[in-house]
Amino acid sequence: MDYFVKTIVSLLKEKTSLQEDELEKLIEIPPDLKMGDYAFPCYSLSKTLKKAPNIIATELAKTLPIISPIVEIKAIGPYVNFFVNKATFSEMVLKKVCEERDCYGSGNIGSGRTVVIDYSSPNIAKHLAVHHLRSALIGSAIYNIYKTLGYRCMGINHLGDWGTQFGQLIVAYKKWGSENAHKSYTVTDLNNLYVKFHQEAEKNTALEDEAREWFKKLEAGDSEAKELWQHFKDISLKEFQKIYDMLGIHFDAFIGESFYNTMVEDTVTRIKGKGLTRISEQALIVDLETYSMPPCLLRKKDDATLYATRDIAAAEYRKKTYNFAKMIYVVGSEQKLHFKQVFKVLELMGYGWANHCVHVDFGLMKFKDGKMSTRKGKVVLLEDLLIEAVERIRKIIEEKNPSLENKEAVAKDVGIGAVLFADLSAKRNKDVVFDWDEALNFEGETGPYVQYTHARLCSILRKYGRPVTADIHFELLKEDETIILIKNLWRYPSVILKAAEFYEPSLISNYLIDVCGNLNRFYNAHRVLSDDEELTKARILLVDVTRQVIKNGLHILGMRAPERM
RNA sequence: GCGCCCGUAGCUCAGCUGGAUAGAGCAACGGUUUCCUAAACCGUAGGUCAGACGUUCAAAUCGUCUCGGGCGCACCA
Repeated sequence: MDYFVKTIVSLLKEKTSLQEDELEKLIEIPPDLKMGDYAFPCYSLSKTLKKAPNIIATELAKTLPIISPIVEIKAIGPYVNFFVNKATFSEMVLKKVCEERDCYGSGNIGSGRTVVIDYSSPNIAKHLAVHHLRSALIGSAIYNIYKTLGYRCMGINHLGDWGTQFGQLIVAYKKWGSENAHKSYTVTDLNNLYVKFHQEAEKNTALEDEAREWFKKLEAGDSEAKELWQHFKDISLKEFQKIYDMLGIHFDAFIGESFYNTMVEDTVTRIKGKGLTRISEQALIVDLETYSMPPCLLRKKDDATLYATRDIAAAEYRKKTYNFAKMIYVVGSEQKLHFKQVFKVLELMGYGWANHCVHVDFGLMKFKDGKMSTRKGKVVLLEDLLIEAVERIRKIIEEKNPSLENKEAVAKDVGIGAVLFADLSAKRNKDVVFDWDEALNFEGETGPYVQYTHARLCSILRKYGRPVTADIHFELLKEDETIILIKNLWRYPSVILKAAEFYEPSLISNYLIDVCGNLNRFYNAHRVLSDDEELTKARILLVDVTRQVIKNGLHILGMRAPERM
């Protein structure tokens, strides 16, 4: 618990009938600095005491003793407001950040516990498009958040690398692709083959049979089929990796659906063994009507297994392999029902850990006039968006800071960061309508704003050119703009915790915008470097500490923090 | 039809485990640079928090219903 809150709670405990934990929950931060640093609302006491909250507040304010670090207690309406010693407060905050540096905001609540996070998980032989961005970025940010809190994280890319479409691709490749055997194939080529297959299949239905035939061969382990499939997979992974590298996204394992192929039989047997299944319309299902859900299909009438079956097998495998304390699926909200069903089946199988599985869903990305669709080719390729973002930033650098060194690297950090920050800014719940201008708007509450603020702070520190010390006169940090900033820096660790609790990276992006606003207001109102040596030392410490918090926040979102831009 | 999500300023969104006067950014208009990066900052204007009823000392926040938009609901993933 916060040292200041702790003191206030201990005071209140003496004069009220409430318990420590109740009091702690009630303590608030007043909306205005002038009202005080902490506040205790008296509404809940008015019931038991049968007095108006205003009167209780007045009485409490009179009777509570003033002990350090509290300097004043004042009733305002129904609130008892506490003022703490600003110098003590600043000293505590700034020294803490100064000591912890890159670790400020970290914790150990997760030590010894593993979290499995399933994110990105694209389909092989198709391009990564902008609507694939969200899963990757949200998942990656959650990975960083949990890691910061001391969890061991396993980031898994659950590739869509199995299914009849690979039979189709093999047929297309053999018919129209293999003559260029020496050509190095790209995902675009594979996509074209896939499209061509569908065009031709309309005229010639025999192609579909051929494709099914090849998929069967693939399932049976036919060496030619397997070799081609592996080839397609390699091509795709190479291209995916290029984009993951651009975005700075890391996975601990690429384990596609095909991997669980051999385990699915045992999984189905186990589910059957628990007496959970029955045959309905020739399909093998788990009836979930008691839980007001449609049935979970395990096997189609042609005996093939489904997505859900493989997900159940994968969950069993992951539990066995990683013994996770929590497993997080970062998948779009259109699959909510699917995961509810899968988790329910796991629960019915008797797995206590079923409720350690969470589906972190997010809103869809679509165009103004409708959905994005790989099948119809109605997509914006992720790579194009990233390249365009970097290109535009390059122009802005040319205009605003033409003498900058490393222009190329900075343009990359800022351009890609902008796309990333934009996607992580809104609560993940919300649908996103894709618009080029909006995606590439760099003004206001954006990634570049945060990075620019960081770069300015670095610039001041460079100009100062001496080591920063925490041995300063903390009472010099006294203006409103300064205090508001320091208060916000103090909040950072609790923001990380909340972001973890709600699986919500946007809490961090919003927090950074807030801190940067505080900083820029401070920056515009007060000079850091001046003839007053003591004041300069004090403000430079604040600058350095703010720089540190912004950097930590950017890193957790997966962004770079350039020192010049 | 049933289920889930969303609806806050012209636009994009914070605020939602109830609490002090509903906040930002963009767009509009006006201002700030002999001074640490003006990718910044300040000011003006802009609101029936979709609507109704209810719970409560107190509702943008909780509940019920209505309207509007999105998604899902058996052999795709």
